[in-house]
Amino acid sequence: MFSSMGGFIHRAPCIIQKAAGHCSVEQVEIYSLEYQRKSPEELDMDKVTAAMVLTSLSTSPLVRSPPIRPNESLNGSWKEGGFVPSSTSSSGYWSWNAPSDQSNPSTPSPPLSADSFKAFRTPSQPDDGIDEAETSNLLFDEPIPRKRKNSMKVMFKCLWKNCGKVLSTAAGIQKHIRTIHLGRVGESDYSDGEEDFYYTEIRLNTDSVADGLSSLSPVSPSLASPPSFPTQDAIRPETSCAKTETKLMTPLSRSAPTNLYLVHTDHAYQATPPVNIPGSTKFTPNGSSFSISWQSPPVTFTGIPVSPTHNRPAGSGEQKQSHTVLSSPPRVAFGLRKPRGEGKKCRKVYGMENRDMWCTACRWKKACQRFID
DNA sequence: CTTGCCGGGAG
DNA sequence: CTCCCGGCAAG
Repeated sequence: MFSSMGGFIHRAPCIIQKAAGHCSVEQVEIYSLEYQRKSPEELDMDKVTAAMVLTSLSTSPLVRSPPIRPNESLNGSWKEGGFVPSSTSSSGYWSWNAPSDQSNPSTPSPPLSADSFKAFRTPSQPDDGIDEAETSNLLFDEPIPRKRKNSMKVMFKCLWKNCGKVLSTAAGIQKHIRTIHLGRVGESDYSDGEEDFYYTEIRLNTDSVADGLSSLSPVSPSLASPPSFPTQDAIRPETSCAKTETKLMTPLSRSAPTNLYLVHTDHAYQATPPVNIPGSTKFTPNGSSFSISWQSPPVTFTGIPVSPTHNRPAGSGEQKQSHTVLSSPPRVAFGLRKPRGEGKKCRKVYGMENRDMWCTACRWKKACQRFID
């Protein structure tokens, strides 16, 4: 299985680079993730499907997703198989695995919608259990149609700069891109999937791609105790891309909503590794550390490829790093919460009806200042 | 259930 | 900063 995938997996980082500026890293990652699951026969179809979804997403206006702006979403941090919504739906709990090349996730990306996530499955492919589907539904808090009917006409538009050619078939547009833009005349049948990123799907009917995004909701990178996260340096695109299905559950996994840590920054951010949870065990079950980082200039995401570069200048993009995010998990668990006071409190003394006689702290539901223990 | 109060939002 | 409140945890 993996041997047949190997080729793609190894190429994945290249594609990511090539598609930079056009397609978000995580999309590509997911894209590649999906590859691992498919049998070789399905790959071609899925490749096209996935690419269409990716491009659709990238060109669509972002319909409501206030909490996370494109460049706020977790960017470029998951590697194939890393993005695993667990079945503990209530917690919005994610597992990750080794990100690949984090050094330059310079592309802002639209948040992943549940729809898009699901879209990577072939429509005919039955959900292998409610887990994932239900999870994403719950996670994204929106009733998501299980399937999208395709009664509409679909065209494919080349996104190459100054091109804009529109064809009616994906194969056609791929061939167009391959031959015209990628200059692969001789190897016309060979496709590594790169061209998929340079065209977009156009629906000529009511149902627009926007509806796919309409379900965009706080896909909060709810870092509910992310199990492991290789350091930026620790992960080189080495060969061990495999075995990613390990759902790492830390002892910290809890399902309380207080465990949703929304990473929220305006710019680049970097969450640095030694995430020490006060009063709890280290965060890194397998020894690796946790780190997210990205830097992304405020690029408007138009979906127009900014003249795809095949060789990304190494180390391009200054490593902006602002504040360390990753809020710490609840410390309550270990008695850091002040033990409740024993003495009488304003509330008790004066009662609810005399609330105005309470000390301000009590009125504000803070620790009483009048009857301190 | 009630109570104390933390964490965080609004202004 | 003040003021308020949701919600958690202890009792």
